[in-house]
Amino acid sequence: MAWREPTSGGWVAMENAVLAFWAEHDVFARSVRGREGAPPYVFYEGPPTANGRPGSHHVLSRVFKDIFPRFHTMRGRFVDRRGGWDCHGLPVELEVEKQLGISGKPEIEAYGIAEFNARCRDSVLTYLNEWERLTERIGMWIDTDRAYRTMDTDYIESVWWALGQMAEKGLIHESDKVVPYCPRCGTALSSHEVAQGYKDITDPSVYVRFPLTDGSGESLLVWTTTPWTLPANQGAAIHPDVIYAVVQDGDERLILAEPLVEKVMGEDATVLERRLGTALVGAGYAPPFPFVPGAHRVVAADFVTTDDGTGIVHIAPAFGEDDMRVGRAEGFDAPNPIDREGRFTDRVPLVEGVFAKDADRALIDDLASRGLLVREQAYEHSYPHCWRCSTPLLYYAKPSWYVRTTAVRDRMLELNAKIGWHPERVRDGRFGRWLEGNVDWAISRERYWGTPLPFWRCADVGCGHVDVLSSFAELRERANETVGEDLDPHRPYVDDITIACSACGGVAHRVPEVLDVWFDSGTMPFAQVHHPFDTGGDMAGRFPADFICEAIDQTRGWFYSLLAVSTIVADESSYRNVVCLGLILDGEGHKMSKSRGNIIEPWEVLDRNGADPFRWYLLTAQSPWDSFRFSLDAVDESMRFLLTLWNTYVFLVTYAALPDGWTPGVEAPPVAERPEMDRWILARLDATTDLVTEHLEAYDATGAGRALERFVDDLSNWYVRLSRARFWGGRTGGGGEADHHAAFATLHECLVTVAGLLAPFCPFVAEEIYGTLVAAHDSEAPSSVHLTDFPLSGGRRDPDLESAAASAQAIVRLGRGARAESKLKVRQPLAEAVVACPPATAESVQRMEELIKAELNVRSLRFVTDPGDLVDVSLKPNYRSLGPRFGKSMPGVAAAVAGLPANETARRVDAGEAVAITVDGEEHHLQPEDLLVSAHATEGYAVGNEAGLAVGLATDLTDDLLLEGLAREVVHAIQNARRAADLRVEDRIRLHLDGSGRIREAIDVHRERIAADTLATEISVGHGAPFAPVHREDLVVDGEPLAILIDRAD
RNA sequence: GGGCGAUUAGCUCAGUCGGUUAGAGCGCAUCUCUGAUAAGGAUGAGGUCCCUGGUUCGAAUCCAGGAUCGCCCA
Repeated sequence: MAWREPTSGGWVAMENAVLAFWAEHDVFARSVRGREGAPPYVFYEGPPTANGRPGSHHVLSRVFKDIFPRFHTMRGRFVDRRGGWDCHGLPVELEVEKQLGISGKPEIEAYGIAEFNARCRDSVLTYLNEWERLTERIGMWIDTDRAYRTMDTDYIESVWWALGQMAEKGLIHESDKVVPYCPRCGTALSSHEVAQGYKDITDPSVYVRFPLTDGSGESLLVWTTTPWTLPANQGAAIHPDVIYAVVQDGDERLILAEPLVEKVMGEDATVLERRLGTALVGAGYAPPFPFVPGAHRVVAADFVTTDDGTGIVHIAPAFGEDDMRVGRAEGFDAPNPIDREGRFTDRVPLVEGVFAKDADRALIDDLASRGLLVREQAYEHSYPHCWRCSTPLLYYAKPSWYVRTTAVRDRMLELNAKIGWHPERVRDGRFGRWLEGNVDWAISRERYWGTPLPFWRCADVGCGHVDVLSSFAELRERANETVGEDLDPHRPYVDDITIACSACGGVAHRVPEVLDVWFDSGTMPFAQVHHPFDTGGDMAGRFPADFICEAIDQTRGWFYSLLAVSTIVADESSYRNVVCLGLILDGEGHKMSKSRGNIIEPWEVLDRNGADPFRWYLLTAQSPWDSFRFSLDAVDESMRFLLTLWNTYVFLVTYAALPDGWTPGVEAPPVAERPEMDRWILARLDATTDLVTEHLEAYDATGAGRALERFVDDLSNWYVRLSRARFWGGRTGGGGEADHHAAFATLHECLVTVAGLLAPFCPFVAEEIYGTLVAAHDSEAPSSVHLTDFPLSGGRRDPDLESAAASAQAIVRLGRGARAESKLKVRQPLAEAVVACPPATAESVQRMEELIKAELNVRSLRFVTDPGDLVDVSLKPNYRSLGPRFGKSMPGVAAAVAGLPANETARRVDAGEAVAITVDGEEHHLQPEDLLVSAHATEGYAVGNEAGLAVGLATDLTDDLLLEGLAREVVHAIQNARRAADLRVEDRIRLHLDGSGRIREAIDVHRERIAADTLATEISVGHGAPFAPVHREDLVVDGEPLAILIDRAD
């Protein structure tokens, strides 16, 4: 029988062989092409930035991005999946700055934007090769040759188109807003960037006196943690409904919120007077610093709280969002004495040229010297820093470009409601709340390496009209200069192009900003296909995505930008289902970080265990949205499943390849005529196929994986173990040729189906198994499992058989426990096992009698269902059915049930009769399902029991049983000798035995059994062997001496 | 400071609608098998279901408060 040998050399070698096979036969491309014309299943790759090395967390997302497209391909969908790379952005610029040894915008501009951007272009794909290598090695199938790149000219044109669409809808605007600003990078940061840089730091917090100018001698007491904003003070805000107290403090009278008096001034503070907040409004005060003019009066504002501080808030409109809003309402100016690099300008001579936060000290000292400082306190709080360069951010007012996402907020919420979130809670939780609190999206960045904003502003100050361009064709048409076909739309080239203002005909220049990179990636559904330029507007079959998958931190990143862009542009969500993944932590639950030195490099796992074990771990170890406690040990552990499967596979091939083995295509009896064991495992196979399919349809890889694990365990530990003899060949298996073939056909089908079910999870081993079991035998069959259809169940479910087998498994387990308890090893046959159980169970499990007898090594099996000598029954109320009916009376029901005659009641339950009980003087009838009957064997038997099932073993040993036990000991010893003699499993032997009289008696009685079990063609007994042995052993068995001499039989 | 999630055996994790003996795998101990050796099997020990209070006939599960860890936000 010609069988391809299982790939040897270890798991990694096997995977490498599969990789070579895929490459040679172009399997991925064929798997996609083969479904052309079928209904598409759309997947979007959230573009990683190839500016860094891929880590284990990237393997997690790439594996999940792989399994569902593979699954749906096998389910018959056309799944064209393109890779993508996020190319623009500050990280790239920072990397280049580092390479060039320069820092900051002035140095970049001195270096030259053209050259700088060229360097960025070179740098962005530094690790592309490594990404592609890892992607291939982990078996992630995605088309990297056609990967979209956000820096490509076509891509940028689509992004311009999207911006144009938004402008047409009136959703683009420029506005002076207070934004978090990094003075080192010279740019405002988006909220998701800010989020990444919070650090706990200690700042000076000061309580400052603002003397009222009404001659009362009273002062407002104001608290702030940003003393550097005080020179720009324009007003002081109070809450109109809060009671304010006037407190004596030495010579001074201070005003602060009454609820905060004790906290700020101490318990002894003397309150002189109380006033409602509204009474303070309009009062003028002397500003803390004289440098910047302003209104300097008290205003009312709702955002003022009495949680901390003094209940009086210093207002500097240039430095806070709330401040800006109040200032606008009150007609304040928004003076900003800080320059773009974060330093004080000459408007504040005291600290001119000093970085804002570094000026705190000097400003506080100055306040103190003028007697305005009431108290200074170190204040520890979490403060945002630039996520790349760690510079503390300054909140300050500057003009930015915005997408008015607030205009589509409600629509985004509606669309979000229809997205299939995994886990579901994200929809209304993290993501939903984020959408509810949506603010306009600040899309401009004052940087260099990014998609340039296609906004041209008229140079005529009086006009100032802004034109938004939507395509390069429009640019060429309207440009005052000649724009070549080889246009690089990046800075600085695009900056040199001017157009004619559509309003006044004047010269318009491009605004200097580039685009937030999240807008780049959020536009990816359109830009990756150069929509609408190449698609002509038709996105059918490409939009929206059926599935995307990223880590949970993308809720405010890509998940948001995708939804925001497509809601405005297409009035639809760009994704239907999304799987959110958790973080990868180390084995101790700490975040993996370079500084902690606890990073596990993906290649370490891949070289040690292989990709399939890595994948299986990530896909099935736990709910993927929880954090992973990842360690090499964890992967080793999850490898067990794959090794069990591998063993089963090797078992099949080993025996099938023997001379009296089997090959696919050899006729086997129809399933209905195969032994019960075969029909059982095939029923389980069908059940498993349905379960795996359902779970994968629901994006539940973990659930699908568990079903597969349970099946492979049943296959290996029940089906194969109990059917081994049937694989041994017509001569020794004993079941005849048909039975022999049935066993092979059954196991073969199970493994082939498992290979199909497992293919999306572990594509390598699935390919190996399929290749050996199917492709190598059938030239008509697809050459790869990944080109086949996902398995369908065969309608062979058999609930009776499945539950009988489950009962049989329980009986065997209990029986073994009983043996262990009474120290009777399984080799020693026993006369009888008694199973005590309800009649229904007995009836159902009867068909498994032979199996149970063999497993327990007993000569007979008896079911006891009638309460009697061997069985005690006990009754319990079924709380699940009775609880809702009786509620509070349940304790009474339990008492009444306990009072029933157990044996008699059990009989009536078995007979399906109702039973009457009296609770609180009222009679009720209980149906059979309302009572749980459990049986326990007792009397002189070794007993194990659980959940209404009990198994007893007769422990008396007759001479007959002892002799058989001894014979099995002899077999056991011979098998060990065979191994020691290095015989192959199928080698026939000549056997000579010698030993005590007792041993000889056992051999004599069980001679044929011994011969059959040890593949002995002849057995001789006594002194002097009739052959020269290749192996001899002398040992003592059960206290009896035994000599074993073995020779090969030709 | 706010929101979300987690907390179950030594470890990693399941646990459905609230239902009465809380499970699996690993590890450990004991045993077993050897015609699956990258092996396989059985049994056992091991639990304050984070804590406190509440709802309920009944809580790992629902509610409130708290603790610890993590994430997101400010």
